Amino acid sequence: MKMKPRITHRFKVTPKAAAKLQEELKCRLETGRPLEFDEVGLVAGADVSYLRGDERMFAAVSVFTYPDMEPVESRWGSTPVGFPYIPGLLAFREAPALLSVLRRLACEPDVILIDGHGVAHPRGFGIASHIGVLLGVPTVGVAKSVLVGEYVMPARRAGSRAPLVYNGETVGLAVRTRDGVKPVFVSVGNLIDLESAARITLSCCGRYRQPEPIRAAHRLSNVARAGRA
DNA sequence: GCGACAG
DNA sequence: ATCTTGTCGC
Repeated sequence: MKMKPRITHRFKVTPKAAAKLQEELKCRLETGRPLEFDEVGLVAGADVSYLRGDERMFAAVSVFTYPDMEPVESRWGSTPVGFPYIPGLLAFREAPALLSVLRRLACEPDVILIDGHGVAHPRGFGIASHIGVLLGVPTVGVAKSVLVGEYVMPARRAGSRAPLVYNGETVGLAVRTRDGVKPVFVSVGNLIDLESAARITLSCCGRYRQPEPIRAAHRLSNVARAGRA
């Protein structure tokens, strides 16, 4: 039984309509749910890469066993770019490609780590939340930079965190995944709580800043692009 | 109007 | 995201 979107909608819409869709879909969000780590056996990572003058984007997903982090499945695919990059509307650009690849997965990840934000978003509905709602699967947003909110630099040691606050609310955490590296910004996507999101992210990190599943997906999307398939 | 702004 | 050489640090 593969993952199928339980909710579908058009992605080729006006920016105005896109923002409205986010406001509507936000009602289906289920945050604050502790992740049952004992039942997590598969963790996936997802990312997208582009080719300058090409109309296509290359999405990739890599799945690892948890907590052993052994690779079990990878998938990638190219999709025509159908929406421009607009801060706050990233999902309308990349989600179509990611969903296309995710549904071709033979296995069903228990949680998906996505390159981008979850609720740490202007309307509380970033790409990680969007994909999490459409698929009904726990998701976590792991971004390399801030979209909204403020934070104080966390301690230098791996594992240190500092709240990312937006409109007086803690919408995410600046997490130091390795000693001395720049922090990544973790936020809830869907069907998970912030503490679990931070824990799963940290426990998936090897010797690099980004959690292993996302790194693998990032590399795979780059390989796919290089092959221009 | 000005600056900020995931990938 | 992508375009790019050298360069600082472990």
